[in-house]
Amino acid sequence: MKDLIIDNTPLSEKIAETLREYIMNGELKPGERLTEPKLSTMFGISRTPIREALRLLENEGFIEIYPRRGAVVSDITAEDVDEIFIIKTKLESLAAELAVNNLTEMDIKRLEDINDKMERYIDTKNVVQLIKLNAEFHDIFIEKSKNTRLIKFIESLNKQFKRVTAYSFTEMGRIKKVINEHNDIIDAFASRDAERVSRLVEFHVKNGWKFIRSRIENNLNH
Amino acid sequence: MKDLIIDNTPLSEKIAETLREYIMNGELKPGERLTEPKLSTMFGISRTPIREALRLLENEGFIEIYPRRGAVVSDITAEDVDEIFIIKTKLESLAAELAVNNLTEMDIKRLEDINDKMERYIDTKNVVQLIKLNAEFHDIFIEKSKNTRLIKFIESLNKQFKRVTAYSFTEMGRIKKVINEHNDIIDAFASRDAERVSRLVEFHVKNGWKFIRSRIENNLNH
DNA sequence: ATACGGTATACTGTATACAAAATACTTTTT
DNA sequence: AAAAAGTATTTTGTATACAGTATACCGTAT
Repeated sequence: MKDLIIDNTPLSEKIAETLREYIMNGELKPGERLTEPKLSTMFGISRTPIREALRLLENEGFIEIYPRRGAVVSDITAEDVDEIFIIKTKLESLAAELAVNNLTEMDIKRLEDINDKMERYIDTKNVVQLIKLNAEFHDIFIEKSKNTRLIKFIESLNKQFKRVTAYSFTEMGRIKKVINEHNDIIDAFASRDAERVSRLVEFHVKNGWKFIRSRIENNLNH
Repeated sequence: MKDLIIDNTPLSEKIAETLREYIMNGELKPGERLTEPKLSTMFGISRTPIREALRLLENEGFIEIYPRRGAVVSDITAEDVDEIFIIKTKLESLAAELAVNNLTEMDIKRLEDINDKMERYIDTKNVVQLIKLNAEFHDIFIEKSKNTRLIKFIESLNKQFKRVTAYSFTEMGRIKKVINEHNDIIDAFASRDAERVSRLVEFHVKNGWKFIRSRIENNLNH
């Protein structure tokens, strides 16, 4: 009960969170320097939590820290997107494969519900909601892989290009395909066919990759 | 030149390195508490770099930090080994697949040389040297995947159970198989057969896994 | 003897302080 | 005017200080 009222999260994490937001939505641009004194006065706190926040962000790939030189917002190039996606493809299909026997009937029902909801949202063109639902869908089987390290790796990859994945949901044609691919995946889960699940998820993620890749190629300035 | 003489690495990293060693060789045992004041006086430095070192080690999986409670050396259970290996299998085979077209003839020659060297070391039973050569072998194609994130992930996984992999090289029967599997992999690299390389590396890593798993099951106290 | 409660101690989280190094700026020289 | 050198300023890395919380210890009650 108390936990809900008293906020015990360390300052470092709160700072990391807001900086992460700033980087993701572009308020902090690639190449920009993040000096500790500036952030310190900006947030009205001491440098110690700032430093720890910067270490966190470095680990997540949002910034680069050069010893005795300071921190700089990292850039994301099309090559980075390729790097990330080729790993994501393998890890997410692995997660799905592992999840096959851990998913309850209720989990599968939830997958169906989410996908139905997405279908209904198509016409509203509510991109934010669609992105959220899609993430929910994937998170269900990733979580159910029950491999904590795998979950962390995938999370880490996803964080790194939230700034980029939004592209997937800007075109209605792609969304419809996403929903169809989701339905195939649900079907494979329902029949507990690990091999097919793995193959379909790999296919699904790769399709997202191709789509984003084609969208990005001319849009990203680096 | 100066760089070679003057050591500019931050204290935090040096501390992290020595603590990592202690954990890996068992001087610091799972469950043991790492309090900042103790480490501070132990190393004769202030708490600030100690804290940063602990964050690093947390990220590498060597310790767990509980907010307002402190740090504890993490345990490695047989389940952790499984978690790690199932990811390692996928990522290392992916790395090999990506490396196929990046490896130069000289790289392949180096792989052969290392494997020959391993063969010659079998009789000496120099386990330390064999472990090192094996790591060198794998590092060559991992590095040549040219996917920085993939390289970092694999490194991170490997670090986490250096305390465990030593098992692989305690039995001569396994070593001979390792060398044979390496030879097959080299052959596939030489013929630039990505699909075969991937399959063989997956097989190779899985075999190591099975071996270690059988060794560990009764030895690890948790 | 065991469970409970209160006090003392130790530890983490955050702030501040200082030295050494890196960067920015100014002046001088060619 | 451009390059070089020297100086001033900023910034990182590390140390120290302090407040609030968690842990450990001890006595008391059941």
